[in-house]
Amino acid sequence: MTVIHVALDVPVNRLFDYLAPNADSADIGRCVRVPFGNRQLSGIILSVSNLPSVPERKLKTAGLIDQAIPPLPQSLLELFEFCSHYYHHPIGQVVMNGLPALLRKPGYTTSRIPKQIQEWILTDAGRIITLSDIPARSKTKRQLFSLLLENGIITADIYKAMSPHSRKLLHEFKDLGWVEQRTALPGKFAFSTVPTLAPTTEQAHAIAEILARIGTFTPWLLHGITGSGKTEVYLQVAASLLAQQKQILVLVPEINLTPQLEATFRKRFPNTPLVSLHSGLNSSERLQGWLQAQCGEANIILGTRLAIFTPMPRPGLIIVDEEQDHSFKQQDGLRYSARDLAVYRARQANIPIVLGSATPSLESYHQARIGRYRLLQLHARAISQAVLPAIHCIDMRVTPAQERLSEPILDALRQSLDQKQQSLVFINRRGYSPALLCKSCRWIATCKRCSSRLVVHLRNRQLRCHYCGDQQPITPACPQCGDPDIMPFGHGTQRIESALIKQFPNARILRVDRDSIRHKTAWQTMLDTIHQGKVDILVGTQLLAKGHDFPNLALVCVLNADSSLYSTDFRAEEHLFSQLMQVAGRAGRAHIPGTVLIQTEFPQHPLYLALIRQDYAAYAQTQLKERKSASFPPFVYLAVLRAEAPVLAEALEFLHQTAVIATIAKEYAHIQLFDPVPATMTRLKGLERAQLLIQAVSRKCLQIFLSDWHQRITALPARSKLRWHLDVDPLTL
DNA sequence: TCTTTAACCAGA
DNA sequence: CTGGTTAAAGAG
Repeated sequence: MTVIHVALDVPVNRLFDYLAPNADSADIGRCVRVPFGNRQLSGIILSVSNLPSVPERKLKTAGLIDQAIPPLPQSLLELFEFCSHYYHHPIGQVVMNGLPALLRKPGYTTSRIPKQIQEWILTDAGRIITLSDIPARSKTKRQLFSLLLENGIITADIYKAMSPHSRKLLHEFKDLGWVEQRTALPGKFAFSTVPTLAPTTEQAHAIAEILARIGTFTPWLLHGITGSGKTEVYLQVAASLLAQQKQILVLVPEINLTPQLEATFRKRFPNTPLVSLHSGLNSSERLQGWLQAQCGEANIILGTRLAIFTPMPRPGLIIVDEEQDHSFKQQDGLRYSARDLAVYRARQANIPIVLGSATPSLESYHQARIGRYRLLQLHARAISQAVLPAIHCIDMRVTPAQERLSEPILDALRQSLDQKQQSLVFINRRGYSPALLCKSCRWIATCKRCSSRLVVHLRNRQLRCHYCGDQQPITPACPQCGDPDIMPFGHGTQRIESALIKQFPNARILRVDRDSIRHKTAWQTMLDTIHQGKVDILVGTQLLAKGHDFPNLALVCVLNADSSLYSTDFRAEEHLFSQLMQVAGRAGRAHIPGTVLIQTEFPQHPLYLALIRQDYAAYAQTQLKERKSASFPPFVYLAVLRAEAPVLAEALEFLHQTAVIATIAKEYAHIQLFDPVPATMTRLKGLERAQLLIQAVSRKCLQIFLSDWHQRITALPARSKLRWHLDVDPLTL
């Protein structure tokens, strides 16, 4: 009797056994279709044996085993198992979370996988065409073709990000014989790279160091200030491994960053098959890319956190760019950290991993200081003429301001305008104003379902909750006292935008935040507008801070940095420092000296003093000292048990009960449990939430305790309307 | 999670 | 007795 043990997408942490007379160990890692209850599911075979774990009569017979797709490699299955244990998440859901959605659909086989046209290549005939052959008024057409001329190739996600019409335009080019479609990528490729500028001494050193330890598990922390050319290090190390036909995995924090990085890699390695994987792809594109990685056709895999689960037969290098970014941690379902899993995978595959950042997470920096990671530093900007921006604080206790804009900032903006240079006004708050206030009775508009204030959006005269997305029209009068004198209170991007328009009526001002780039192609269009120099003043949120080069940007103004200075979250300061370093790094990248002005009420705060000196190391050291004395990560290990229920008391009561059963769990003596407390945002989407913090001196203690405790909590009688989850290594408390 | 089944209650 | 809602149990 042959029994297969199958991982299924159900929230129970166990495998399900099926009879499969023809299966053998070669089927481990294959996709199988099985009956489950009265429905059909597809799952992954994790093992094959002749010992069912339930009485034989309960066994059903498995359906078709998909032979068309090669089985998942053992290493990936191990990663899934590790994930399930470490994050205390059902194995089946871990496995299914890591696979493209189409593979989860029952009965889906490669025979039905659409052979999608992915790439368009410039033909010899196209190469002799110049932009002047295209009418000037066909803007997108020109844009598209100039990209083709530059790179010789254009891929689906790049042209799709550009304009919805680009597909049609590419077909026009094809009819003219300028481009060809490429359906499948070649299995073997002739490696080549285009000539590059010589690396700086520091870059060369970093590259040599990494290359010297290729083929062994070596975690590198590449600490390079903004503009120091970390990407060049990635590229040159990658070049060496690609030449050996190895696969490279590159993780970036956000989808927005993939097109730019993809273009960079394409340009450097024109013949190397590359796929990008992120949640912005449709399901067949995602499957296509995943399959190319899994069968070894794609040699560069570039993506967001989900790409960490991509099977690779010949892994050679993993790169995690902006490793400190919180986006690498999934905030729901399987709460994994792609950065941490990347280190696991590198160890497993015995290959180097490069964690890159201008402001490394304190966790990684600490690892480097104690010698577990190797530290590489880039202190100088890669373009020799480029100097670091000068950073100044403006003391808002003594400086007058109108509409949150102080005189020095208005002066600097004016000057920048005169010199025809771009400026960036950074305010990390969307909307017109973060609150609506009644002047006579002090009533403030709050969300019905969340403990949050409603944000005023003047454009469509709406009040919006930024936590649950709920919208309602602005009330004409105070609902509490009837006074019509209700006022927007505080400043968001939209309000600053209108204030700037008033101040600088002739300036071209562009607002960039999640509201303004809601439409699919808006982001790319805005980037182009900025690059073409058609913008004088940019107003925006952190979207603008991340990883984009604005060559003509000379001035950065930060308006409301203080808000997270004295936060209850012990990571808020680290986050602010990193964010300000990033946004400051936007100024003066190429040949223009940059200026950064920060409005603050606390100009003497150590964070700003360190920021002015742009001294990450010193700041990190003092932060680490504080973390150590306060017993915070990276010196202790944390987990959070969160519960949500219609009323707070129920959630708290549940957590109290789990605390009681914790005392009989294994390793309890080495664990510290804190009192259950209401969550920072207590009400969210109509539910009230509480949490319980667990602290341990070692990962091992924490894990032993959590496994035991988690089981006990699961065994507790279920309560209706109460949901709970464990978050291991949480980033926000 | 999804689905089935049992349990409960109101109303006729 | 019926219809409807709700809670608990089980899935191989």
